Amino acid sequence: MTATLTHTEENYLKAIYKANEKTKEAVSTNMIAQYMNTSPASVTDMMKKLSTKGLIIYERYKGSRLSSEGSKSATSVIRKHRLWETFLVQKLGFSWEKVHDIAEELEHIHSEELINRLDDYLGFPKYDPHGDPIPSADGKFTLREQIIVSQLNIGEVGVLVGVKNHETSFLDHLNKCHISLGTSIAILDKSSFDKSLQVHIDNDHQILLTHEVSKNLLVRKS
Amino acid sequence: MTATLTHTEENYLKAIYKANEKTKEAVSTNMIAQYMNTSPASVTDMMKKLSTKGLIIYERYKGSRLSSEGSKSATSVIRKHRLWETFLVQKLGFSWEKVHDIAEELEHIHSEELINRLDDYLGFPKYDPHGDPIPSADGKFTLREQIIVSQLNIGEVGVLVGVKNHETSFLDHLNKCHISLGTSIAILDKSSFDKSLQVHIDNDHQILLTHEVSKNLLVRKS
DNA sequence: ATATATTTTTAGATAAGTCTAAATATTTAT
DNA sequence: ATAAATATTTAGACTTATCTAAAAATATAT
Ligand SMILES: [Mn+2]
Ligand SMILES: [Mn+2]
Ligand SMILES: [Mn+2]
Ligand SMILES: [Mn+2]
Repeated sequence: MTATLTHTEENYLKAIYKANEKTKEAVSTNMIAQYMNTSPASVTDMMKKLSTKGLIIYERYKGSRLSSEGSKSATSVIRKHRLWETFLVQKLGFSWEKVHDIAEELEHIHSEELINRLDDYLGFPKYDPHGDPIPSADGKFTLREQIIVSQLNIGEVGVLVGVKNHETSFLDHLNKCHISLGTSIAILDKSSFDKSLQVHIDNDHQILLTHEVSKNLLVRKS
Repeated sequence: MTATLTHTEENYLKAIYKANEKTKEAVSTNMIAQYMNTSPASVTDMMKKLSTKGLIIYERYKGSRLSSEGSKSATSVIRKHRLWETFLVQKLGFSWEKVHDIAEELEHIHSEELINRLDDYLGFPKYDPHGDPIPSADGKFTLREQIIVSQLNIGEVGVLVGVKNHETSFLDHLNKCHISLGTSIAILDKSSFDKSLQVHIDNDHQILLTHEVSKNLLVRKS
């Protein structure tokens, strides 16, 4: 059991896991194709393969769900991804916008002993540099109270605990705004027209957050 | 230029590099097949491909040599392998017999920034956990005076600085003999019949080293 | 120098992962 | 309830890396 999977199989399982986090239902072929940046035809091929291997439950025209075996594999890949990102930032001094792409490669290194030693070396971190929870060796996530920053009311203050987008361009934009994990964001005004937010950053400077930006900011109300 | 190579291409280049270290001549198809654990037919296919890409100089029936471009790539992979091994031992506490296989995967992570930061993090080590020299970012190796332990005469003493075999089984054997890098080995007797060596380890205990073992031990005369 | 042995290449297949275009099923809108 | 739109699957092809078996070239030994 737990035969070694290819990078590609692992990436598909991760895609199904992430897509399912949102929809909570069986994930459509098209949605997986979008996540994987491939054609729907390729997805169908792979769904048959993963289904045969017992990693997903797949029904023609009905979509796919992870089996418990598949879920375990997906969680393990996510654990590796997030631990490596944490290593890159905390030990090697990378900035948070640089680490995702490298971790996309590192997450496929198979040794479990390696990742468990890394976890130990990092002090068993609960969250990665983007605020995403890191599953423990037995697959448990540490959840946390968090809301999208736009759910705060005028006058309320939140502390940034996570971002929902890992793209370099997005994180670079936050860097320019002097926003990082731990930054306090106070709501000064909310536009009902374009959903933009006027905010006070770290009691230091005022800026306007477009909806495009604010919908990716997760805060803890403070 | 320096297009990204596949894991397989990198492994072939490394094999040619290592084979050439011994023979110093163009490397035969069969020799590469042995190193790579594949069929000679597969090697021929790959030689054509690497030749087309300008990474090797290949002549039908005459063997292959690395081009300067190919040599650069091979050296870069070796650098990654040895730095990762050093990380695994020095930071994560792995024993030297466990790290080779994991490094075989890690050596294919492509980011140059990653490996240069890792090098810095490790303090720019010159040798890996098996005593092999680690090429610097510009591809230079730090060489050292070393001989095979059997070249010592009776009464002479050497300090182990490297091993020529990275297999877990071999290193495990050394562990059992309490031999590791830095261990002193004094020659008590040499058998001309089976080339075995009677030695004194760390002025502590006496053992017999078979030729199979001693031919893989590199020492600095002391 | 000729036969034999060895090495290397070619030919033809296979498996994984991908694609486009065509066929089919499902969903949505009238 | 039908037609139109959308989603999904199938068919057929391509690429990479591998294999075995057969053919060709080179090296070795008599
Ligand atoms: Mn990431
Ligand atoms: Mn992350
Ligand atoms: Mn090694
Ligand atoms: Mn080594």
